Amino acid sequence: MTKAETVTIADVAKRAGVAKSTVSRIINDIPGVKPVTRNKVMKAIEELGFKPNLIARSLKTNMKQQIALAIDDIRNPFYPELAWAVEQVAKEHGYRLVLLNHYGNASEELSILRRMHEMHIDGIIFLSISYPQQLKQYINHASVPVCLIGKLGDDVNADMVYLTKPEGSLAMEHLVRIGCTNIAYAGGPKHMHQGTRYASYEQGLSVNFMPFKEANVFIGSDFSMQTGIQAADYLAALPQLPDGVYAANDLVAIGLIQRLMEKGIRVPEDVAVVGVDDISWSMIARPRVTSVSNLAGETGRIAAELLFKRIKEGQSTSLSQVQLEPRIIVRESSVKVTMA
Amino acid sequence: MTKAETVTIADVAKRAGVAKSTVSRIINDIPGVKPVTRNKVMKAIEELGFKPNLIARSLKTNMKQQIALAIDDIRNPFYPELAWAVEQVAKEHGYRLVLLNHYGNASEELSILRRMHEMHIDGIIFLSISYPQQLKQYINHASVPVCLIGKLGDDVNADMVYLTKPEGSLAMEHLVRIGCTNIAYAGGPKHMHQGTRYASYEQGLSVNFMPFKEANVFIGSDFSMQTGIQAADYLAALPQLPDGVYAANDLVAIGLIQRLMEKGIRVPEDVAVVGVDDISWSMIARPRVTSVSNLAGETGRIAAELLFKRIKEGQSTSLSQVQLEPRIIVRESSVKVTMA
DNA sequence: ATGAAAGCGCTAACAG
DNA sequence: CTGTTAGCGCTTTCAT
Repeated sequence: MTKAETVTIADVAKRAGVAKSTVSRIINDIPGVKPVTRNKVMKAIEELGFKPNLIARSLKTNMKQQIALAIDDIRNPFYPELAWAVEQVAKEHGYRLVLLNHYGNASEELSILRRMHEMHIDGIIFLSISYPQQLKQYINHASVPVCLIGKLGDDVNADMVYLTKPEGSLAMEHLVRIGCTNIAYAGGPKHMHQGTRYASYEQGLSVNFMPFKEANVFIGSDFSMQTGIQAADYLAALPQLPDGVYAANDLVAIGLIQRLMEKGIRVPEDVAVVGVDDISWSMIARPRVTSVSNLAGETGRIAAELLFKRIKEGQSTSLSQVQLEPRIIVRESSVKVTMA
Repeated sequence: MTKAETVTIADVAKRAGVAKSTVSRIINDIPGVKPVTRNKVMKAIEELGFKPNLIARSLKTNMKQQIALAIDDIRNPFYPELAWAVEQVAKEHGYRLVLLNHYGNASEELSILRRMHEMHIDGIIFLSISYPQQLKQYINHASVPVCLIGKLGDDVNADMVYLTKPEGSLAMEHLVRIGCTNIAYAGGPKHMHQGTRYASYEQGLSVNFMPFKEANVFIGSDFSMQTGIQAADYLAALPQLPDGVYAANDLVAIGLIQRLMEKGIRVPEDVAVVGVDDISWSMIARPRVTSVSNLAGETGRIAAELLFKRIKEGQSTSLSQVQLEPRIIVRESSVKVTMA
């Protein structure tokens, strides 16, 4: 790293024998500069090794060329795909991506929203896990446009992209269709994921006139493989083993399946298992895991595009809500035959 | 998003009946301000809803409170752990993380280094895949401190963190120790990963007085599962099936194993397989994959700490090179018995 | 087509 | 302890 003696547009101007404003025009490709002056200046820029200071420019233009993506934890295998898609779109717009992990922690989530103004960003894509009370209010007071991933009512000043229906409803539907009659649930705290992962369970049962049994519900402390393992231990010890399990996500499903099999319980023969997220692991694990895809890459791409539209157009255009259709990918963990 | 009418420290100063500098002192927690004035100012800040403009501050202080992490592709399962660790350390220092994907593409890599100055960053953690010719030169001319992940000679003006020895050497060592005598290689282009992944193969053979056979080498177009699958097809068609495969990374190993088993070839009984990276998938796949860990989280944490040290101390302290000891995690893909 | 000058919002000497 | 005064490096009227 060479401590470049910060050459400014003033230095360039002097060297080229022109005014600062002329240099500015040239580095910003503003038309109406005589070729001969342009050449003089270009030469000076070259000789001095001038690099525009974008901070100074930002101060003037109030554009920061950065957006942020706030998620709970990039290590959750669902996010790299999302983050990648967002970075792609950002790059196309000449923007950079700031990555923020909030751990699904309510106070961290709000803290990000509260401190947004100090983040050098022109907009933010926000994915909430804990959906704190004050979320709407904070978003409505945000200093830059917000694009939400996930649904949050119509009285929020943010574009949104979310799924047409809870992923869980597809999972339950599938389990019923393949003939399960005693379906269990395994996941993290009920209120997480805005409560929808769990809610789909109760709803799925009632829609199909199946009785709800408290014993068939396992609630772990998070949505990790570890929770799946604990769920397997719990469910296996039940007087009556369920014949299907709706796992709140694929990590839980994978842990669950693994432990069930260690215990000699066959998947899907004895118990069919369906997860949510369709992370790549699901097709690597054995048996491959049936899962509901929430379209991570697609979601990221669309969210980023909505955000840039908003950044460009400001409040002038009305808010968008883009809905994506979740899909179930049927694999070995829920059917007897082997599938691709 | 409320279009706050940008209230500045001048507004606050006027409202509180003090000078701008006093306001500045207060928002920067500079001691030596009478409590009563502080209160007046705090009140004004509150009433006006003043938020400091960090861009303006940056222009003055030349500190941007951001670092960047440049990697090839966040979707490679090795990186989320790394990125997460880096973001943790950054957050501890009150910094944000800019994520840059360069796709292991030489020109993209150089482009990042060249355009660093416009990224609002105080430093960058750089991981090269393609190691272009001009890399050193670009790094030495960088406008902010660079911390390299991976080794790149002593004449580079950058702190570095890298492994004490190529991961591949451990992989080869292990295969030999468990009795393999006809070892194959499967990976992406030889020159990638600075050529070390492949080099370890030839070296491992020669160290153990094993003949090199061109036929035992499969070079795919990248380091994906797809390459592993192609490698399996290729190796299975060989007149003599190898009894061990050193895969350049876990994705290749997983694809390879999966396809071998589809073909009725048993792993590890017929062919033992070892991968590199120890991504979490390796313990989820069946059989679980033996892998050499390159300590992603540890690497990220240390790189970030070196970078912050450098940002704080400038050129004053000498360059550091931290070496980490890779470890092999033996799992089912290379031993007959089941292991945890 | 180019120059002069006035800031963007903040920090940091230097006075007082 | 607080106020005054210069800028940081750039963009952008407004003149010329």
